[in-house]
Amino acid sequence: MTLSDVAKAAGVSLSTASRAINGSKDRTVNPELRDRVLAAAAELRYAPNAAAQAIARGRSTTLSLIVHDLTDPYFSSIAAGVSRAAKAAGSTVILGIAEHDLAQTMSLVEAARSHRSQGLVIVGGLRADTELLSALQSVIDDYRRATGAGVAIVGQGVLDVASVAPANREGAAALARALVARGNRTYAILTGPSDHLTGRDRAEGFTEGLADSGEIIALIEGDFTRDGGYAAMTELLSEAVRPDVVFAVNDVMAVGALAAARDAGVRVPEDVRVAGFDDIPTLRDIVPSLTTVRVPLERIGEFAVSLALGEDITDESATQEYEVVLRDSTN
Amino acid sequence: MTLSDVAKAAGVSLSTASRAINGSKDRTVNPELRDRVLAAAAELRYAPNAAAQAIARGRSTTLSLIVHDLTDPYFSSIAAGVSRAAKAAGSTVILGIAEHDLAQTMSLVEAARSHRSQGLVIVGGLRADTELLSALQSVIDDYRRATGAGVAIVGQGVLDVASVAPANREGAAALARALVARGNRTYAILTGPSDHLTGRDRAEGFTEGLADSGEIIALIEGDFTRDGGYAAMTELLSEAVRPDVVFAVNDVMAVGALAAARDAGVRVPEDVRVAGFDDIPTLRDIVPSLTTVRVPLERIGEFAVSLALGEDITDESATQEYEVVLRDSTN
DNA sequence: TGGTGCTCGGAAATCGCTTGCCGAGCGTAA
DNA sequence: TTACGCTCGGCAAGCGATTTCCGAGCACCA
Repeated sequence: MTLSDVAKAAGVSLSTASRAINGSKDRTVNPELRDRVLAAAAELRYAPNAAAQAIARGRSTTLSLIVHDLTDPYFSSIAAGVSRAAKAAGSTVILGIAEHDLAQTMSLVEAARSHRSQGLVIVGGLRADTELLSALQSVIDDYRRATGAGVAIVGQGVLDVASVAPANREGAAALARALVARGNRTYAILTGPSDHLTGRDRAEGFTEGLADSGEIIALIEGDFTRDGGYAAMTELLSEAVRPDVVFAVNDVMAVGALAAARDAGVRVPEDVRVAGFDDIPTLRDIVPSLTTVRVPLERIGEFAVSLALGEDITDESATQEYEVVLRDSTN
Repeated sequence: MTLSDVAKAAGVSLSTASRAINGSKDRTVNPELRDRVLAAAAELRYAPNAAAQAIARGRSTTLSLIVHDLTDPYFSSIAAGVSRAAKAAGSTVILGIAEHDLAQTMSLVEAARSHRSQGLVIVGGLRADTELLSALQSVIDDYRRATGAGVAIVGQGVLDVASVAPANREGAAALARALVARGNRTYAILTGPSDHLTGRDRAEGFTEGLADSGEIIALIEGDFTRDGGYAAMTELLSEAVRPDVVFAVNDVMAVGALAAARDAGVRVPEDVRVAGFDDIPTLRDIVPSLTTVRVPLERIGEFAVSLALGEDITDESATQEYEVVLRDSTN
């Protein structure tokens, strides 16, 4: 079923059929003809060929989204927001999974370029390694040059690219202050790999928030995953001193830390308190319920889309909002 | 940067450039020329226009994936598998979120048709409503006819479409038997909306598994979500009799049930035991740890792709495997 | 040396659609 | 009645690739 079949069936020319169907601006088509075309199209169950349209119009209607791991609720929350905003903007989402691998990320950016996506959203996981980063930067520049489209990164703004991040520093600082106010003095931070920027920001924000009302007695790196949190917590617990509070830089790690504590026979919050970051809904029913910082991840995703698509009126409040949620794990 | 720019730069014709780049079969191109073309392409950072290729070749290289809710770990697990398999098959994933809405599902199928996707995977959430279902069926048939491509549904096979589902009945039955063997006699089932087929299958399988060694004293419907589980459990606990075990047809609902019990001051597993289904990794650290049935959701997603893509050698073991995992919540 | 059969570049058709341009037809005003 | 200006179909030229087909050039054999 091509458009020309429809035109034939309606007894009009190709151009008229095209104009009738996508109601071309600054051109009107006779209502009677239009209806005939529409009827024929419906009759034949015509669906326009998206690729042909893209090529004829000179631009596609896709938005490329790159995330590292869809099973991680952090990514899937943001992806959900991206997807919703894309739908609202009338774009189709092309999804790529990068598996925390910069090479894959780069090849997905190339794919986005091949598809001439109208926008590109890359979610998180940027490492500080300069050399690799500049390779990514150049691939992104190629993408921009080829498509003229926008790029948004959810995470830190290390690249020369619009970036949108939750209020990592501020949220972590506020969390620290709240913890200090509750009388906690000594702290440990379970952070991600040292070059992981989001983790770094949160750790630094937390440190700032403590100011000199609290002392950081340990900083342990681990994978940004549940198991990473478990391992880091296990390591921490094997040491002589035990902090009042353990701050894991995200909820998934905090859950791992909780499990490690449990397995080690250390009670939370009695023996040690634990806090996370993100307030992932799926983790709401963890026991003890997790003290954390709520950030609007889905809205961050939506904002990233509006950035990538270069929309004008953009509400960037999502990048500022955060809420410290004190729950049982730090009681 | 078009291919003809590359051809010009390399001093060859368009056809030669094309052949050099995608190494056309049954045609060889002079190595020297080929290298010149490749060099020019690299130099100019040429990226083929996917839309143009799709139209010229007469087929796209995309696979459309429709899920209902990316923030639900059930869907994101499957989506992760789909995405991985698509990558392996060299396809690009087009992602659509249907929000449990049949109308949106249908329009996403139309979109897949517009993109002439090589395959279509629809994940779950099929309701038994005949009328709507047949509308979906007809849209799917249109898709098939237009693309000649395959469709796979993850869930029940109510439509005339290849379907792939985890071992819902078998797994639930095995769970029931394991629970019976531990001496539990009375049961309640928290299921999804009555027309939700996966929930129904699991409930029925569970019932079969009990045979006459156990008695179902309540069957409560709720949303297929955490809150649905919470509400259903609350309702159950308000009744006079209390079952030995509550089986929620998925983990997310089971977590809600756990929370409801906790809020009602009912201890698990002392006062009542709770079991779920899926064994979602993110929920592994719930306390009390959840008895459930592990099904290989990611591999189910992969299998769905091979079905949709019409691959020959397909390992369908993922649809048979299950493992009853007894944990603290039914101790 | 002439004929035959390859190999392999390049010209051109094609995919399905959009859109610039031309011109037919009609209404209106002088 | 003539001229002018609109409105609105349709022809045809792209968009950026792939692929068919043609023919030039060369090797090989008789």
